[in-house]
Amino acid sequence: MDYSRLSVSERRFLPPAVAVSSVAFALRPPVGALIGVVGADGVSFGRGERRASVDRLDRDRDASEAALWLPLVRRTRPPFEGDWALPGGPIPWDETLVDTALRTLRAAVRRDPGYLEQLYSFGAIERSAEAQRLVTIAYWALYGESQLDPDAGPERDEVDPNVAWFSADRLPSLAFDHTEIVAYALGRLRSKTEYSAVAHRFLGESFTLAQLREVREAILGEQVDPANFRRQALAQGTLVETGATQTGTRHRPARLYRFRHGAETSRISGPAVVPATAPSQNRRKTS
Amino acid sequence: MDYSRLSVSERRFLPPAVAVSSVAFALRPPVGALIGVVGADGVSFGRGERRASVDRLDRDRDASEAALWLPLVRRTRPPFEGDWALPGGPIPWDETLVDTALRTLRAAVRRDPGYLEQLYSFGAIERSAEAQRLVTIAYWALYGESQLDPDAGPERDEVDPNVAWFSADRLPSLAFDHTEIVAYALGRLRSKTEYSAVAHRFLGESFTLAQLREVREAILGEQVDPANFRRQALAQGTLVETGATQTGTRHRPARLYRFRHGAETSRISGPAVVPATAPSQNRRKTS
DNA sequence: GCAAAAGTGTTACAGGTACACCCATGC
DNA sequence: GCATGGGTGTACCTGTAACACTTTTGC
Repeated sequence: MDYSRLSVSERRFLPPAVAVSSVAFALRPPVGALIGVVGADGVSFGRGERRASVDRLDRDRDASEAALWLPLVRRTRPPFEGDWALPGGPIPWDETLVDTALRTLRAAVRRDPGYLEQLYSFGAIERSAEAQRLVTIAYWALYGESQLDPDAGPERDEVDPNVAWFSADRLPSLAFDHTEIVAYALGRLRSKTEYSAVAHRFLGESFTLAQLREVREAILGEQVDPANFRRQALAQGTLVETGATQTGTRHRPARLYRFRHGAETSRISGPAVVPATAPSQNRRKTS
Repeated sequence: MDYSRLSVSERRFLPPAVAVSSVAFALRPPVGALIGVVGADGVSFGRGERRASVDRLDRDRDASEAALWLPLVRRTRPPFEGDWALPGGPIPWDETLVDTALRTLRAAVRRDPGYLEQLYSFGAIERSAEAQRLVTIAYWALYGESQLDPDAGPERDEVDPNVAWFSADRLPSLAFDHTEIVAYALGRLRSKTEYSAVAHRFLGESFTLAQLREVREAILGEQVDPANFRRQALAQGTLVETGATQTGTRHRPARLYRFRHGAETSRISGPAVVPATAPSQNRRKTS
């Protein structure tokens, strides 16, 4: 069963192989990570700087600057050798889909994500022209401050030159149909922040309502009224006041909140979690 | 690459195989099709009768009777030989995921579905204990009156004894984790009727608003106010009056509507169709 | 005429948006 | 004090639920 013995033309007719690829979003690259900048003459690189905290977000960027980042891996073998691709890999016979996603993300980012959910399965036949047919099961993930915290990651290790973080709206050309997958994941992230509570997963354990609102604004790309956001967020019943307040600001200190434990079971969203019958409309009285 | 030469223990360690399975809903079994009834001592069978039209729905059933039906296929080989399973099969190297779903559905139902959309990918490692690891990409489909019309299907052929239609809430025990897949598909169908227009796909080319409302009630399992439903349905702008009216009723004839052409591109929903940024809330004025 | 369902009108209520306004802190 | 953002109050608007009411057919 050694596929490598086969010629290209033989591999062409094999049953499809299954792989997992993940789109992992974060509001900033991890400290010390390689940062890819797409220019006119290819990709140049920098290093992720240390930042004080998330509340510097709004001051660090103007409206045009990117707010979402994601890690890519440079391919070291055909097809698409040398191109950037989403973290991922083939599924071993004894590993769950989720476990494959987590393992490959861990290999690229050196950390576990704060959230993981299946996105879609892509299986167009023209995916790779000469090689074996490939079916890709895409996942999307979030890395929050808790996960990106320098203390959490083993930052002392030397940096893998084949892993870099890119701004989500300035990506290089990607291997396979990964560009399409990223676009779909972005849409899902935006749509999910509309009706579900995911924004807090970008933040640390405790946060102010202004920070939560800024995350939402960054994802949706539009301004949100602070007063109304406050009421709506608190009305959900998923936030708990910690009692502590923010310090070091040059204005009235904001209260710190945390997400209610148990309001969400796990960091991994499975198929059982249907978008919820939620509001539903126009039900007739049970007369 | 002949898998059948391998022993069971060898197959156990192969890379996962990919298959497609589909949950296909209809409001009634096709005329002449085999109908499976789950009793205390196994499954007994009947035959689908000819019915006048969909507007008999409400009179044919009381509240407790099932409203949704789906086709199952009896497995003729291990694993789970003899058990009922969702229509589907492995993915050939040169076929799209959607095409595999359509082909296997066509083989079981003898018709093309009126709607098809990817559901979820299931890949738990304990799926089949002794055989090769299996990753299942699940689809869900709808068969409407237009598709179930006896003139549309080749009903003169002898009936396949290994295909039968079952009431969605009285299913036999299914092969693999197909019970879980059906439950998930049901949830998706309900959730999708809440925010999207899918109910009309159960009906023919033209239909009354009462029929559309009855489909919605059948799916959601609750009464809907006719007056408000009328206004909301028409306000969507997706319905067009045909000019014709219903005849043969013993009350005021209802106007017939059809779905606006172009309001939806295709019967196949791909990944590009994101649930839409839709309502979105609390956007601040661009001051 | 009577029954039954189609179709219209109208009111009450809930939730969201916009925005005025007060509060607490740093400088 | 003044600037700045945190936090509260409130009027307005929109969409929905509820239900009374009129219309049009079959019998």
